[in-house]
Amino acid sequence: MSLDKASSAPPRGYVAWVAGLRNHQRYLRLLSRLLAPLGLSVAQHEVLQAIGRGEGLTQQELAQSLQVVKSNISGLLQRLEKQRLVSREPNPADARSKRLLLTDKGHRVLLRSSALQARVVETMMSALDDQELALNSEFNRRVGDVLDARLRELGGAG
Amino acid sequence: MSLDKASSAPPRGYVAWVAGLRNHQRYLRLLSRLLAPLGLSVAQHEVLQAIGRGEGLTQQELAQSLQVVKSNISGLLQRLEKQRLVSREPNPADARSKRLLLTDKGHRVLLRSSALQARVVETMMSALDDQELALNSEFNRRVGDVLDARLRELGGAG
DNA sequence: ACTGGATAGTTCATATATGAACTGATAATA
DNA sequence: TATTATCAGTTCATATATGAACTATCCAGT
Repeated sequence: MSLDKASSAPPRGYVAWVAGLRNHQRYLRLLSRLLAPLGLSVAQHEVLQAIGRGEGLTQQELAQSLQVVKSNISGLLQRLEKQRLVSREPNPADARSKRLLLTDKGHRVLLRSSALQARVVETMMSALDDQELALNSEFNRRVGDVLDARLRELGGAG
Repeated sequence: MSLDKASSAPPRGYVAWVAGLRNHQRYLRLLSRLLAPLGLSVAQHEVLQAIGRGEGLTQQELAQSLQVVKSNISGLLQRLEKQRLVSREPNPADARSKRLLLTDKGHRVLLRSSALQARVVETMMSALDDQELALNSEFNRRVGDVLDARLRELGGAG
């Protein structure tokens, strides 16, 4: 009977959200293709970018900044160090932690990867005028607040 | 000099986009925590959901529906089959392909995981009223179109 | 019927991501 | 000071994701 469908109807906003998921997927695919000639993955670009924003930060700080676990950072940095894009220096203030720096090559590659990412974001956002962009920011902010609240309810520290 | 900053200023819409990325991350974290008691990952829920939408589909069709590569599907299905959530049956019309079905257990688990996902989406979207939701859909659609066009330029079939 | 090219699925190497268990260094306190 | 907590980073097991190489099947043109 036709009520079966109704009982599992998608919730309000579901279609919009799924469209957003798809866009995220497309963004990653596009950026990943553009970064490939630099020998960088999206994750690697994000690490370079985060280090560039605050050189000398520790791996924990980097993990928090990217919202990933530290074991993930460990592996990413090993590969980036092997490519001579990043260096891990001892922290004189605390022998447990390491200060993360970009090498000269790391700075040069980051300039190029950031320009590519900027072009992707510009392309995407060219679909919205300034007022729509402002609205979109506002929507994202409010949705983020709701998600944060729900995550904190579940014990969201981790 | 202060012009250095300007030369690497983030592009128009960058902040809004990064906020969207963060929301995506939070959504995954929240959903993944809610699905954990069912013994399901987000990827596994999405596979069950896609099969449920069109039982009897092949692995290729599933891969296209989820926009991932078929080798990924192969592994996911192996694990889901081991959990007795999915069965792969021979396709009488084509011995190369396999028809994907949910088991009874698969149907039961999907009902519960879909309800959880629906609650997450409802929670998120409760931050927007109906008009805002419609605007957001429209924004997503337009951004998606621009991304698709750009991907096609790069030979986006893959 | 035969051959060559396309298609469906698997397997392999590798990267990314998580969480748990571990090591070593630091901080807090008894 | 000795003990205990905590914290930074690594390592391991596992899941997810890609792309390339492989197998088996199917189909088109001869």
